[in-house]
Amino acid sequence: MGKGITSREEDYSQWYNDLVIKADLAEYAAVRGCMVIKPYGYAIWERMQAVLDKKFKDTGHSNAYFPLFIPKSFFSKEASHVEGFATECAVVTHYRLKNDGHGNIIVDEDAKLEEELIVRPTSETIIWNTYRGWIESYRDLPILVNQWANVVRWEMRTRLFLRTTEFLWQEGHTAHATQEEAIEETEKMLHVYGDFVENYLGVPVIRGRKTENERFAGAIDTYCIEALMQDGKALQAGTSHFLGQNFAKAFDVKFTSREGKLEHVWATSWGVSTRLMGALVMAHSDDQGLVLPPMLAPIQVVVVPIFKTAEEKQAIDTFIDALSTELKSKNISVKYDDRDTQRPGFKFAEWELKGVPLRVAIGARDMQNGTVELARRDTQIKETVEQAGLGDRIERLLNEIQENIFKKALDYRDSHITEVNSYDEFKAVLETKAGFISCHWDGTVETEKLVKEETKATIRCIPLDAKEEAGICIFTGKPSTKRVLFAKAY
RNA sequence: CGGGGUGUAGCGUAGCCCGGUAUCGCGCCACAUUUGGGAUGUGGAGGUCGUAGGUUCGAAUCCUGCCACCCCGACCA
Repeated sequence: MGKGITSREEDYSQWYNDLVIKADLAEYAAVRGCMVIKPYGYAIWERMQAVLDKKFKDTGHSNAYFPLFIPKSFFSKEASHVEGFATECAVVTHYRLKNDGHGNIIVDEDAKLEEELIVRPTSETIIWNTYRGWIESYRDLPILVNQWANVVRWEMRTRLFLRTTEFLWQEGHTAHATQEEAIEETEKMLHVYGDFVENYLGVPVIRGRKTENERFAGAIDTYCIEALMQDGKALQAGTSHFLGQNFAKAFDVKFTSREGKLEHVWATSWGVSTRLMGALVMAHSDDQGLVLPPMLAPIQVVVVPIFKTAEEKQAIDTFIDALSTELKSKNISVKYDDRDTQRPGFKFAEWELKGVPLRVAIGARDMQNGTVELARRDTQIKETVEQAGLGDRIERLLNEIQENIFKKALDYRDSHITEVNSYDEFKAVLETKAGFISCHWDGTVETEKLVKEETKATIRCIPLDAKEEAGICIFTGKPSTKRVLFAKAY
């Protein structure tokens, strides 16, 4: 274990990388751009999975699983979809290796596949090809299916959690009889994501819609939640797409309606990924390490005993046993770190690095006084408190920490939404302050692209709650009816 | 995929120009003293110098190919 991590001021990317590795969340694998998610990091992902999975089921969805490999021909069926993913696909061309006679293992050219298989970058095509066989009548609809899976996108540049070649996610794929119902589903799932990220990750998000330029390949409309990281860059934390009848038409999925007419099915898809882990790290952490919201922390309370003799240790053990039992009955996860191989100071630093929300330190002095020392990770404040009523106090504190972490991120986010009314102002804010910039835009792809070329900033979203307001586009001076949010993004 | 850079112990590095079998710190192991904020001392272990080839009596060092990673750009969740 190293000592501390790079300061955020020095180099944000380096700081982030150090943090992910030193906090024991993940590391790069021996495969280009892929990562190993280590047990501690995976435990957090599992917590996210558990909460999301329940939310999906509560909204009527079921889990299913579809193949990793997708025949190449499926891809070309939806024109804009292929175009969006063509440049980042891993392709399987052979199915066998052989020994070349000189001790080298080579690809057996005789085992060339007739049709190449694409390792899924997303599953719309294979799922809609399957749905064709599942749907005949309006009575078969809606289909509300979610899949937990890994996908591969061969990006040029990778970043732990934010953009790895292979990543874990869930993808929901639903089929509906009407456009209204599909749009309703798209919006419903966006709000499931928004609530989840705010209430569990403690990261405030802006719910909005993507512009045509930033839309998912194959979607009619893309809804998104956008978060702000501590370096002032935006991060797309989740998306929910209204796919219209695009995939139904591409895969010939029709149903007979109540009125006896043959119609194409309406579709949605929505997903969040291990990228959320990156959001969690970049939204809350400090130079001492990770700061985990209690709702997702694998260890919510760590107890560090401080003792010299076996008798002292014995007394502490007895006390902590009772405390652990009480906390567990409150569904609070406790780790009693009574390793005798590390000293207390080391343990303090280590658990801080790993983001444990609350630490209890207890020594012979405390046992005499009937106290313990409580240290909050979020504020770094330590206080000595009575042992009596400790369980209830911890429970209250965890809730308070969860709220405080969210509030701190919210304050930061809100103070980094800047309204501007001219292009000069726009560029100045990007340079000096970053964050979201709220301004008028003429609604054209051309303008968005020109702004991106000049400033690297893109339209993160058109907020759902944007109010109608007459204005002029900061770039072209053409009329506009509402403000959009620009930012540099990950 | 374009431009730049770097590969030496688990991590961070010196050595490379000027060729002679690898330096230092952290970490690791043992023992002792320690234990309320990342302990100290003594001793010890750990290396295909990214990889393949070439030059040479001899290569971490010189030459060539390849690979990986990092940064910037383009691409993107």
